[in-house]
Order: sequence, then C-alpha cells, then structure tokens
Amino acid sequence: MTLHANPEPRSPVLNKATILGQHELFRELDKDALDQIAAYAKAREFRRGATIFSKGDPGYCLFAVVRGEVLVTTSSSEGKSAVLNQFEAGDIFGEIALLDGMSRTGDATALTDCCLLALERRDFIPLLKKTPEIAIKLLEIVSGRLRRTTEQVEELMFMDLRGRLAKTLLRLTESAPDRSAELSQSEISQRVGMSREMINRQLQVWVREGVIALGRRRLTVLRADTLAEAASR
Amino acid sequence: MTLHANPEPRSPVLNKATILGQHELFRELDKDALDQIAAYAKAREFRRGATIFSKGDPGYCLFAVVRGEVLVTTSSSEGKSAVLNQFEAGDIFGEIALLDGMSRTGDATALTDCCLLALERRDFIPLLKKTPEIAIKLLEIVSGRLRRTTEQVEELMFMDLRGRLAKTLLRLTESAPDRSAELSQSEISQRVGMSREMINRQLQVWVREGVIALGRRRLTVLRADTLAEAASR
DNA sequence: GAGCCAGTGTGAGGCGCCTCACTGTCTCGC
DNA sequence: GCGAGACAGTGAGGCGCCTCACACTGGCTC
Repeated sequence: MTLHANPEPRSPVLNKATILGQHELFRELDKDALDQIAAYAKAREFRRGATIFSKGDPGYCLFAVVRGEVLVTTSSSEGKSAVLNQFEAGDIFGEIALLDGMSRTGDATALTDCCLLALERRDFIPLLKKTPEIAIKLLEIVSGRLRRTTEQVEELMFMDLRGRLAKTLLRLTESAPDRSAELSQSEISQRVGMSREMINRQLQVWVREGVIALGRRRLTVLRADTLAEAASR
Repeated sequence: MTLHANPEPRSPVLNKATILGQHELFRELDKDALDQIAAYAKAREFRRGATIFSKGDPGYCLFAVVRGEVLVTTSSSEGKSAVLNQFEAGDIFGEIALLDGMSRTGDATALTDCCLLALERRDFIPLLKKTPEIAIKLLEIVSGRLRRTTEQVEELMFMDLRGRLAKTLLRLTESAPDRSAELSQSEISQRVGMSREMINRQLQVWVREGVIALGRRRLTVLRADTLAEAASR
C-alpha cells in the first residue's frame, strides 16, 4: 500500500452537514442540529484495501459511509474468512462496539477507495440524549441488522449449499437493474460460507439449466424465480 | 391447554412500578416516570408450554420477564427446530419486531409458568422520545444481542461439533454455582444445532475423559478448562 | 510474444455429520 | 407392580461438503 498526499482537501464543515443530512440516521434533523453534529464528525479517507478497524480493537467510534464500499468480515483461527456485512454510501457501521462499549466484532476493510465520517462515542452518546429521534432511528437500524443476522443463523442451521447459494445470489443481484454482480467465485464462497469448489459446481448446474449466466468475475441471474424457489426450501 | 381463571389477581399498578424498576432497562428512572410506564404495562401470565407469540406474527409489543423462563426458537420447513435465545426474570425480549415494525423473528414459548409485562409500541415509542436514557439503555441491550448473534454465526461457520458443544456447555452451566444444568440431550442438541445422537457420542467421550458427568436430564462440568480449550479451536 | 497471476472448471478420496433402527433404563401415573 | 412414554446409548450406512490436485483460460506486465 503506497501512501499518497490526501488527493482532495474538499470544503470542510458545511459539506459535512449536507452529507450527514442525507444519511438515514439524521434525515429528520434541522439545520442547526446537523451543523452541530457535523462539527464533531471527522472525515477520513481510506484507500482500497486499507484496514478501517480490526476484530478485537476497542471501538470508540461509529462510521457513516459518504462514498465507496466497506466490507466487514471475520476469520477463524485457521485462517478461513467469511463476510459478515457490506456497506455503501448512506450506510452506517461500527455501531455495536460503540454502543455496548466492547471490542469490534469483525474486521472492516475498504473494498474501494472510500470516504467515511467518524463520530466518537463521547460526542455521540450526549447527542443521543439530546435528540432521541436519532436514538430511535438507530434502534430501528440495529434491530433490522439483528433481524438479518438472525436470519443468517437460520440459514446456516437449516439450509444446504443449494439454498444458501440461491439466497446469496438473489441478495447480491437484487439492487442491480440487470440482475448481475461483479465478483469472483471465491468472494461468493466467502459470503455463502462454503468452499469455492462446491460453489462452482452448483453454479455450473444452474448455467446448464439456464438459470444464471457466468463470465469472468461476473454473474447474471436469468431466472430469479427459479432461484427463489431453491432458496425457500 | 386448559383455561384457568387468573390464579392471582395481585395488587395492580403499584406493584408493576416496583417490578419495572428492577429491570435493567428502567433502573435509572425516578418514581414518577416508573409509575407512568407501569400504567401502560399490562401484566400477562402464561402457563408452562404456552405460546407467547409465533414467528411471522405482527409484533406490537415488547415483553419484560417478571417471573419464569421464556424460550425463543425457530424452525425449518422440515420441522427441525433450534433455540435462538432464552430469557429469565429481569430480561426483556420481543424488541426487534416492536422497533422495526415488522413481524416476529421466532416463536416464543413459556418454558415454565411465567409472568410477563407487555409494553405496546404506541406507548413505548413516545416513552423513548421523552426519556432518551431508556433508548440508550435499549441500544446497549440490542447491540449486545447483535454481538451475541454474530458470534453464533461465526461458530456455525467455523467450528465443528466438538467446539460448538463445548461452548454451549460452558454457556449453559456458567451461571450455576456447581456448574451443572438440567436438560435433556435433545434440548442440548437444539441449542448446538446438531443431532442428538452426535451430541451423545461427544458427551460420552468427555465422560470417559472425566471432563463432565452425566445423569438423566443432568449434566455437570467437572473440568471447565478442558472445555474452554476445546471451544477455542 | 513470454511469463505470470488471478480466476475458473473438474476429478478423486476422505471425513464429519445425518438418519434409521434398535436396545436399555428411568420415571411417573394408575 | 405394571405399562407407557421420555430419555439415553450405540451401530451401520449414506450423503454432503471439504480438501487436494491439476488443467485451462484470460488479462496483465515487461
């Protein structure tokens, strides 16, 4: 990783308030409140591949993604790693460690060059006290995340490769208009939590059935209903 | 399930305030605030085995456990079921559906006869706005739960039967002074997420090694350090 | 164009866990 | 005391996924 002088100084506080105002968490706040929060928020840039925090670190702050993508993973003692979560512009992450005061539950790395706003615990907790609307919004977000993680537990307990892969493919492509995604089969395997080889074999079956199309680092869902059917069993 | 006339009318509002005050969530509130919440809270009794709510139900309320134990489980389409969480006096549960406004993520049943206090969404959300301390406390609780569930995902992804069972046994016995627990091997298997037969075989190995002792619906950990060692790999 | 690396496709063998089947034992209600 | 049902223990066979191994294909750098 080479070091660069910060490529874009950008205009400071004013900009931050605008950016914050676009986040789900702060959408309902008036301008004064936004400016106040913005004053606390520190903008931080990360190069693609850079580590944002590591599992076990003490977690003093919460991040809001301004630009770019962030991947949160965890890894076993034998070196296998799995994806826990992926975040993009408009998302927030790192809130668990901040809220319960314990260590980070995963490793966060920059998937692309990205720009984050960091809010520190000592600034954030008083903010929650003063504007309970934010606290309630945050409760919604964390609850949704808990719901999603619980779903993942169910998948791991009850579903086989076929079902889990189907579900993962639907998730990965749902936001793309052409229902395609750009990632390697290794990356898919880390999301599903199964070996690359087995993932490949199931993908081949679906290619033969015309359910998906494959290219190098590219996957397109052709018949989402068939995958949905596979995911529901 | 037979119906009973409510067996104990108990004294109403005053009692509820005292009980609520003992909950983690409301501990820091003054008497007035407690009385106000207590006025909203409805006491509900459930017989052992009774269903409190089912997966998919719309979730309008949050429960605080006054007395007894509650088990939250989920089940697959093929009828296998797994334990997601267990709650006892002083815990709260059912908050996810209440907070994000969607359906219940699991089935809650009364493990013993129990008494719960139910707080409805329409009462609770305004309460959070008025007393952000509660919202912050709740954020801590939900965050801790998310942390725990994330840990469970890791266990399912990376650990084998031996390790997961070791971890489960340590959790199940950690609160007992004699490091023992009263449950059947089927119940253990639902917590670990593996078959009863395989659980039994590993337990036998540990009995032979003197790590645990077994009885009918009874398990005692003799050498916790050995289990901890098995759980860490 | 040569060489290299990341990514893909596929076979073979093995292990871990599952299921089925059955026996034995404890507990409880009658 | 006796039958019923829940719980515990164990063997056998099978399947799903893993790992290892290797061949093949782009695309990149020099």
